[in-house]
Amino acid sequence: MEYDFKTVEAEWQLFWKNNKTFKAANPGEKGAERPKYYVLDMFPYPSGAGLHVGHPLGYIASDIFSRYKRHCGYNVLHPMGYDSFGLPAEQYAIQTGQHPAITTAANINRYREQLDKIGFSFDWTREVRTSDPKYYKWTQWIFIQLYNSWYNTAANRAENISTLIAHYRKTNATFGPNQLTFDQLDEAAQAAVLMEQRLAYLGEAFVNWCPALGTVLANDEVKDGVSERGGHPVERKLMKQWSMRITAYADKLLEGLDHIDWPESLKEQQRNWIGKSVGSTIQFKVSGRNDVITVFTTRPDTIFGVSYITLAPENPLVTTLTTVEQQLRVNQYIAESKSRSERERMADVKRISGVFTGAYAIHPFTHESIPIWVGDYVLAGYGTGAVMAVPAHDSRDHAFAKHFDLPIKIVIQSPNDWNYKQASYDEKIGVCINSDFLNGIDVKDAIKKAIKTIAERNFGNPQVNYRLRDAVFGRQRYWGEPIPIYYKNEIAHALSDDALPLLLPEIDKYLPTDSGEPPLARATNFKTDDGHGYETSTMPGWAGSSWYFLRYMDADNADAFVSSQAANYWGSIDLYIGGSEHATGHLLYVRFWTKFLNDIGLININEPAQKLINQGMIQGRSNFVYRLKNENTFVSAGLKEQYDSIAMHVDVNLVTNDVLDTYAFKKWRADFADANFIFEDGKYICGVEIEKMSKSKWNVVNPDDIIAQHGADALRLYEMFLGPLEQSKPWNTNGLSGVSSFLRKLWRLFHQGNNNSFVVSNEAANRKELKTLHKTIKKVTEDINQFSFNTSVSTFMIAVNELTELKCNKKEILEPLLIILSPYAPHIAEELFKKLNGPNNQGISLESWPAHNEAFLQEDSFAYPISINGKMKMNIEFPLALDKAALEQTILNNDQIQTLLQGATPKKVIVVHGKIVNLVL
RNA sequence: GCCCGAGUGGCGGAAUUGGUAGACGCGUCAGACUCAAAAUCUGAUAUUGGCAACAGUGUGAAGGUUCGACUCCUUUCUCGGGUACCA
Repeated sequence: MEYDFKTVEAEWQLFWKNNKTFKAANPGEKGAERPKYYVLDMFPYPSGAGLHVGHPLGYIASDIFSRYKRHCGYNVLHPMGYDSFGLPAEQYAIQTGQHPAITTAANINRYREQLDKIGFSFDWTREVRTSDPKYYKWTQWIFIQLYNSWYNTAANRAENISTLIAHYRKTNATFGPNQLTFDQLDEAAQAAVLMEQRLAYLGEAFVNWCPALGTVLANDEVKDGVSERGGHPVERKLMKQWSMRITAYADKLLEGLDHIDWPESLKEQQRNWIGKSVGSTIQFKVSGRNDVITVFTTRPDTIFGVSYITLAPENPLVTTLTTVEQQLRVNQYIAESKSRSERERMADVKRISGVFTGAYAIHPFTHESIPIWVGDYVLAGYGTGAVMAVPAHDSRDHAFAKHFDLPIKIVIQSPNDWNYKQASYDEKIGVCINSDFLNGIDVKDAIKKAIKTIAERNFGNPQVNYRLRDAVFGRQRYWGEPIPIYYKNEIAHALSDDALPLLLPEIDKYLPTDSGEPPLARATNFKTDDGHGYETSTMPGWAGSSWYFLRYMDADNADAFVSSQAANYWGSIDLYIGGSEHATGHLLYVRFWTKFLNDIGLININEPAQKLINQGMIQGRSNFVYRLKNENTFVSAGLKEQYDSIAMHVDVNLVTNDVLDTYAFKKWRADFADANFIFEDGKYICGVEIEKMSKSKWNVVNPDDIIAQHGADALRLYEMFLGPLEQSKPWNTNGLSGVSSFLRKLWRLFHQGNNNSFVVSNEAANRKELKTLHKTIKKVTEDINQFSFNTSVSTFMIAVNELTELKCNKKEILEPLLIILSPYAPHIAEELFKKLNGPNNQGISLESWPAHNEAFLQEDSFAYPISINGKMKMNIEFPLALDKAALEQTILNNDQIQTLLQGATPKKVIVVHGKIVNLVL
């Protein structure tokens, strides 16, 4: 009987479902006394295209690990859900009028079907969908907590806004030009004052406005000046928008990275994104005026190298300072840089432009006069919009100074030869020179000393700047969580808890109103009972995903987003697997919300995930056919140079091992029905290219097809076998036959004799068989713990090959082998295990991971390659030596070696792993 | 420009972390079974020279450390990812 994977897989999947095998126990339930382990995948957005073979890669890895941890006796939480709010469903709705909820539900059903076939051990009782009102009620609730909080920098944590009011009263803080106390302000003014401190706030800011999508986007949703989704141009626009004060958490987000086990490259990305710079402000008085220019610098050690000051064109001081003579040129320059869009300015960074204002500043230490320039390389939005230029030690200042022939003063002695005429020396290495009180001091110490001295002499203050900006939170879209805010006399108010969820209203069209308001403004009755209008923008895609890992812990709780009991039990995610493309998006926001929820005492963890692994992307492997120009004839890849041909994508499903199924090809499209072929070696060979997997490239491989042909276990094993988990790699169905035949060989180990009936032996295993088993257990256990799932698949193959050779069908060997195989290929492992243990067996139990025994791994004897001075000479058989000294003696006493040495005494005998030996003469 | 990561057979990739490079799989070649094909099984497969035993070369390139280097150090090239007038 051959392995009938279709029946076996269906049976076991049904068994797991009916028995709720993978249900995780919450505190108080049976099983919760075991240690907990939380394995999470980044949940998918259910797109209309369904899963392709690249999507399950991370899910398979996390499933293997979850199953392994269960065998090790852990209470494993391994849930799955859907990030089901988002743009594609809305775009589809705009085109077809179909409600996004309907398409989303259909897509989810399809995803679920596909996922189920792979045999994952998800606890589906905890499924979440971000677009479900029962879920987004709590997303809205958390928003209100953020709205009602401010960041108390003194306490270094978020607190309720009431403590801010108390603080204002206690300190008699005054506001506005009339110096009114908080209680003297009217309601609107009080609201405005508080709004400036709330963690979720409505504020005016430059935002990324995408006219094509009709919405604003967060910084991480914009790449190279175009929207990440759709690639539409994005412009900077001043708008009133709901935002998240993530900048308040900049330091905590940075510091937390040191305590979590995430890929170094990803942590580095987050560090760069946060972009902390420590430095100082320095004030320069303007010669002959009362104005003061404040600059920000990270290199106060180079203060004596300042040869001019540059202001951003947008800096308001520019117009005040400019002298009458320079007025015309400066105004012209400002107008010019205004007309250049952000994108143009980014695109030609190399162009140096600027103009002298005619004014001079006074150096605080030397009292020298230094010219003040305007240049668009200085950004208005960062620091103070003004820089002190040190051309000798900053490359941009250097380029500017050379272009306009400004003086270059060297104030740091470089340890290597450096020619200031060619380049600036901006490394923070060396010793200060020509720098008064900093002379002779190492740069790193000089920075500290300069900051201190500047502060002492009141020339400026120590300051820390961040590149990180607050995250724009409102979206002018329909398919997202409504922001739970209403307006009364144009003052924003949060909804009360019992008014949640604020349901998404039904509207006639999923488009902005004619007056350009967001789609929600189309709903006629979208207001409170007493007639106050709700906020019409919705939340961004990352809102629901910023806390979903907590909801899984207590998915059905109607009274809280998560009970503290469940939150404390499950803690943080022990293993989180997902793509690195979320580095500066989801993975930053989820850390932000976690830290916030921790601050206000709702959870007791301050990082969402202890360990994170980025699975690599699976690329498509496209196949090409070559059509002769103006003919319906196709030439095989090897001969294409001899003809004038055009390459075109061909459906990879018509191709096996790069050989085209010409019959299927003719049926593929009507115009190919009478195609002719020029063969090589009687075959039509297709060209190959690695590209992104996409429908238009005809290189999408559907997991359903693989499963139908080879089974789920083969798919699981092969996805792992393809290469290291973290690495990006092309999908290539060609190699799949290898794992497929491995499964058949495994099955055959149990099914022997002429009629292929199930036969296993209860005989005791011999040493050779035990050695195979124990080395397999050892290697697979090590591999799982290091997440190198690819090599364990090889290990299984070796084991089965060896056992086949030994004709071993002994239960003593096969049973533990099935247990360690079961995380990888659960269906076949469970089926064979059950056959091994009789019809009443319930499958492989928990707490059943075998341990290897080192004693079986040792050799009786080794053939040692003996080399002399590194040159390999001969193989000599030795008995097993237990200690190094004895082995050395045995080697030296060996006759063959003595002959080889011809009486010489070696200086050194080198023994490694009791195996490799080298004699040094 | 800057910051990460990676370069190993025809291909995907191993290598106990400094110890016989190329495990395992694909592909290819040969053989067995078959009227034949598929499937399956067996063997070969880095490269050069040789009928052969064997010898030389070989982990992007060039040096270095070491008895011994894919692994460590220096220089350099190529590819992938991130990021950018952030002072």
